[in-house]
Amino acid sequence: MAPKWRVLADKLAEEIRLGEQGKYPPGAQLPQIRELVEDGEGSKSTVHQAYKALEAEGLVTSSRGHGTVVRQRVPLKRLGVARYDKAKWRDGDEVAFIADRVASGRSYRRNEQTQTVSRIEAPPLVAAAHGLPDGAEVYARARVVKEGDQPTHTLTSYYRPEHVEGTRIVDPTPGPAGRGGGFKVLYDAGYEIDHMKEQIFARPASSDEVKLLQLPPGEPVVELHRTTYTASDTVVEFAIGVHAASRFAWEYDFEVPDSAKREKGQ
Amino acid sequence: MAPKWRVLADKLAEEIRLGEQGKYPPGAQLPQIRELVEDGEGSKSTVHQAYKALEAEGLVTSSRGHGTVVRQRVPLKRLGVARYDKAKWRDGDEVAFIADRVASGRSYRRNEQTQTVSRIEAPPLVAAAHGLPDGAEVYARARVVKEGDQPTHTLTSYYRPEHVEGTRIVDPTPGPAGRGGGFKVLYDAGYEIDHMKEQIFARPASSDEVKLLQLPPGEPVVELHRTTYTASDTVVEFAIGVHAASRFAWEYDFEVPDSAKREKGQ
DNA sequence: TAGTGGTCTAGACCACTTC
DNA sequence: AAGTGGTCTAGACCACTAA
Repeated sequence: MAPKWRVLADKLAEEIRLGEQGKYPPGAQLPQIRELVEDGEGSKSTVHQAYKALEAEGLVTSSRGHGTVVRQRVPLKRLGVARYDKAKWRDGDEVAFIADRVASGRSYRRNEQTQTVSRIEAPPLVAAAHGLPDGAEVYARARVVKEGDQPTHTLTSYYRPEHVEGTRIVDPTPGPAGRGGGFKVLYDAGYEIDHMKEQIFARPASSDEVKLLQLPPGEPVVELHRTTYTASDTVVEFAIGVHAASRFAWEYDFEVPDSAKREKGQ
Repeated sequence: MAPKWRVLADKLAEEIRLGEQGKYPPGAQLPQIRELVEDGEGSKSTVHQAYKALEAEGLVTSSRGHGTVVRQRVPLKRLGVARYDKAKWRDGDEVAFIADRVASGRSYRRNEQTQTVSRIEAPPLVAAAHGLPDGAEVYARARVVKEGDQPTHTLTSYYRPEHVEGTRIVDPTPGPAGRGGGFKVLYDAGYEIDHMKEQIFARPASSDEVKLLQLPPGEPVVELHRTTYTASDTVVEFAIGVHAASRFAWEYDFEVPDSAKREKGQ
């Protein structure tokens, strides 16, 4: 026998998932807690627990004074490898992430990215990615990227000092590292990026991340580890991104490998 | 002022995150709820709420009779595109996912995959991927993949009837579609797969998925949409996977695109 | 049988929003 | 001031595990 709050939550969830045809389309208000208490669905705590479950499943958001409302399904922003197109940042002056936003028809505003740069001892993961010994120092360039007032993700890039010392990439001025962004700076310094590895996984958000990214309770995050190489396989950037899961999808095209044929790498 | 349960949860979370050096290394038991009640951390419900928060953040698991225990961090299984290597399923008789498991040193057992095949009206997403009109019929081949007793993910493949009618891929016998798996069957039928598109995003698990995949409360899922093409860009398979987030990471290597040079596609 | 977490109640009170 | 969800308490009772 499922608990009472589960039964109630499932009943409401089913109606919510019907969408526009259902009793609770996106934007609709769920009954107030005290209402369902009077309907005999249980005590206030029990109904509250059901509402918390729906919130954790990403179906509703609750707020004091407003009530409990069915969440709108916003389309996921698709991130393809085209966002790294050299033509954008090498020949023009666009930063990769901004070019991406322009392409998707959203308005561009300045200061949607805050940045702090510091020289630190490399965390183990970072040292490993760069092939550095434990305790080596790196530059960390941490950004919080916002869309309007809403933070969407953090992105922290780690560089080896000998690659970036003296460039404007380590100038702690806010903003997207000047014209062209970080890849342009590396390019001008003689390190042209050539290929990348991206690793992706999801996990629950920590309470710090819930605060920083203003996540709805229960929303997971996607962590992205990006390693960027020159043509000679030198790692010039290792970056860690933490993304609000409900806002992004990643897209990759590739050929089916065939190790019997030794024509191409992969 | 943060609520009392948040303060308590953060205090415990901090000690858990210290890992082996902390008060609660992986596998350790947290104090019992009634103990913390006596220590003045609040009423039973309050302490319970803090424990639920830690569970939702993926730090602990609670069970009746056992207590509340710090979760072990299992290494993520890395999924690279090499798992689709033609040599494995075309020349040998391995199924992609099994070859992958052998490579990572885990034992292979039969019947780790249950399968149901049915002919259904294509859901909108599936119809779109195959370029079919609304209401067209497709074969759906749904599997639940387990590792030992633990389900790890579901994978549902959708095929166009004219591609698979009469093949053993639509034979509703349990097991991985016979020697070589689904791609081998398509290959034998004259549809050699050539390239793929994968789309990935994360979301909270539904209550059905929590049951089916035996997920710890609060654990998100990663949804994978895979479209498989022949060399002539015919879609021969569209598949949707739902994965327990804590078990997998995806890995992609690619070249930085350059739309100024028109040498290669991507 | 004893010990664990989980559910549920009834009610007081708090925090935030709207009027 | 009125109305919303959120927190907290005290206590009863349930469900599962282990000895």
